[in-house]
Amino acid sequence: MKKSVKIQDVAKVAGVSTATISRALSNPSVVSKATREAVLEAVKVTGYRVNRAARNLRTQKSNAILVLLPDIGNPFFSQILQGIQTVLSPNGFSMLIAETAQISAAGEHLIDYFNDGRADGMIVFDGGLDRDVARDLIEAPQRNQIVFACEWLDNADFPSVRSANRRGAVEAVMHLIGLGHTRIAHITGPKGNVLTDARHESFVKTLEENNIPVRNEWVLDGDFHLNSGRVAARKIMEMDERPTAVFCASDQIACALIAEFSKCSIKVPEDMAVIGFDDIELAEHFVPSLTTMRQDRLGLGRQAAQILLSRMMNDSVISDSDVIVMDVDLVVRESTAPPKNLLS
Amino acid sequence: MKKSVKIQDVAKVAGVSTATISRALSNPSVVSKATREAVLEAVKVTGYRVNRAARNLRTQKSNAILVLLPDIGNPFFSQILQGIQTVLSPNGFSMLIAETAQISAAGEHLIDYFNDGRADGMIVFDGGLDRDVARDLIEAPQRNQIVFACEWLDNADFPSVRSANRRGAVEAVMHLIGLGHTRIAHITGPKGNVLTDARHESFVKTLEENNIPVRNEWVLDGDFHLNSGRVAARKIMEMDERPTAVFCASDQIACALIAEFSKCSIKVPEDMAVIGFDDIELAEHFVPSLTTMRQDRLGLGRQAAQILLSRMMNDSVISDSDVIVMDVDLVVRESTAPPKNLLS
DNA sequence: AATATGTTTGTAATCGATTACATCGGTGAT
DNA sequence: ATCACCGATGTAATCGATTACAAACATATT
Repeated sequence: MKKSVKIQDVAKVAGVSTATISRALSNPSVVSKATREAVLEAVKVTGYRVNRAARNLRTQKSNAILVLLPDIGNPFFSQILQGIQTVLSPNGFSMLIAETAQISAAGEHLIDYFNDGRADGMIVFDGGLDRDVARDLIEAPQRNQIVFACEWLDNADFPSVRSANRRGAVEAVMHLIGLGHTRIAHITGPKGNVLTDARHESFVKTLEENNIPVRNEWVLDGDFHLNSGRVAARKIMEMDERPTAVFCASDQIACALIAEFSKCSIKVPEDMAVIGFDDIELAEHFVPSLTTMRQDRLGLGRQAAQILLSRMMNDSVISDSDVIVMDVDLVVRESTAPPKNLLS
Repeated sequence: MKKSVKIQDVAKVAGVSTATISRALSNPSVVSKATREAVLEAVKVTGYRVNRAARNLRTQKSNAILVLLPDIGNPFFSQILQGIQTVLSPNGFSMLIAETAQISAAGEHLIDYFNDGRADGMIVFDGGLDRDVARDLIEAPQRNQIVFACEWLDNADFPSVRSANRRGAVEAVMHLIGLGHTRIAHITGPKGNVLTDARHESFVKTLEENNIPVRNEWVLDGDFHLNSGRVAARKIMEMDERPTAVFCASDQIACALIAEFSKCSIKVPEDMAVIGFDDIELAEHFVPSLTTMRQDRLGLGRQAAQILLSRMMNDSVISDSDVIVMDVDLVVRESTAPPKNLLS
């Protein structure tokens, strides 16, 4: 039940002052070789570890990064978090996770995390922040210790990392068109979401550019989640005139859509081509395996963390805000094929 | 660019001492109604928020819980994290996330998080901790601020929350036997994992109890992940004598297994019944939808957090360690059916 | 009236590091 | 010999809260 070792104890053992201990550990070059070694020895003997709470208070830093998610339960974020972690951990930062809704429910303000001393950086995955929460961030002195990822704020120029949503959507639709489809439906993400808009707009634009009329009844509301795919599938099956291909705003939607179709023996891809977005791990192992636009989630998380850290290092530079757009790749698998009429 | 408000400033505004401010906020009952209101007013006027770093140092608490995962990237944990969060957040705790491998890679010790002042509680999802890491925990003075979840340490009696793995495995196998299967294979989890052992042993036991010989070549190594399901499927397809049913240690294994089977037109469930474990969200939307053992991941996370918090409250009570075993439910869907020979 | 008791508040120590400033010895220039 | 300068180290202030202890006052008890 030995009580914890403090810097005082180490100082006593090494026969120097606490200041020297601190310097030897955090800024080794300023102490002489002899004392440095003596200190390191004393640290080893005593088993000393710096108390972060004390350091945090004195240095006004926490060495923690807050990751703000719209929905912790969404497995889409798992790999992204992993990417973030692989960058933060070697740099000595801890990862704090919170959910937008929980924070406001607890009566907290996002920006408190900074003033609090709980976090000294933030990666935000929620582009749908309340107007005043967003304003708080924009006006915060810690403005350049914030990075947006996946989603972004439309009216603010925070640095951000995102996938090439527009290009991805164009490619996805072009893939369907290239196969010969002209009757193409789209299941969107949740209303008001920046990703939803980007993908939807690109869908419309691409059809128009290819002189394919956009039929509004073939644009169905979704929310990225499984169930919205099932619902959409039912609506499509009730239609008198059905599309021959569907571009889904997420793989989850696509999977549920296919599952529901297959219950009513609408075969994918023969009767209906389906393309998703994300390339979740399961996409490759779905039946049929899913054609989709791959987002590099691990890389995206890594990038976000890296930008954040580098911005935090040279904090003088309120540089021109970087927007990194990550490539997305079309992964062609079994769920897409030419429409039937072309095959005959 | 106003600098942050300190307790001193509030004291000045309210016309009382800092001690009174502190008391009015953290222990309102000891100050008079009049001053309490004055303080609250002053807090509102100044926009004061306590500085956590300072509080943490003084109180030797962090109000943060470390969640230790074996693999952040595994989507299996998403909902569990959400469950944890829904309990922690309303109780004023932050959630810190780390990965076992990262911590040792960074040269840190798990137990430092306590001594550091970084966390004052821990939920550990890794039952495969290194021998000395485990010993550190067992011998730690913070012994009763640790809860294990999902997995557990075999040789220590930490409180823990887990699913009924043995009962679940028995039920799963019984379901197959009940359908008439006697040629049953098992794809295991990773070697040395407590869950792997629990499920495997129950598999063997259940077969024996039903006088079905256990064939070792039908027990295939997996690791809970998708790819191991694919690999297992290939091995099974190469067999001269194939099983008619497979019990998979995870839904991911089951999905990949089915996908690979279907490529070689082995039909599930007609040619091969497959049952998984977990009931991941996609299980219901797989083709065919997956029969599986449901684990209540949200509830499991919630329980773990709740036990931890209640233990941390009355820290005097180094109570008899609770082991909470959460029910698992058989969810029968399309991927299981009687073997062919019985149908004829 | 004197004393005990309880309530409310203030003063100052405290948590454990970091770091501004002071000190000291040594080196080289004048 | 004197001075300036530099590197290494020590002393003590500091970060911003919480809280032990003391003080002041009110109320109840004898």
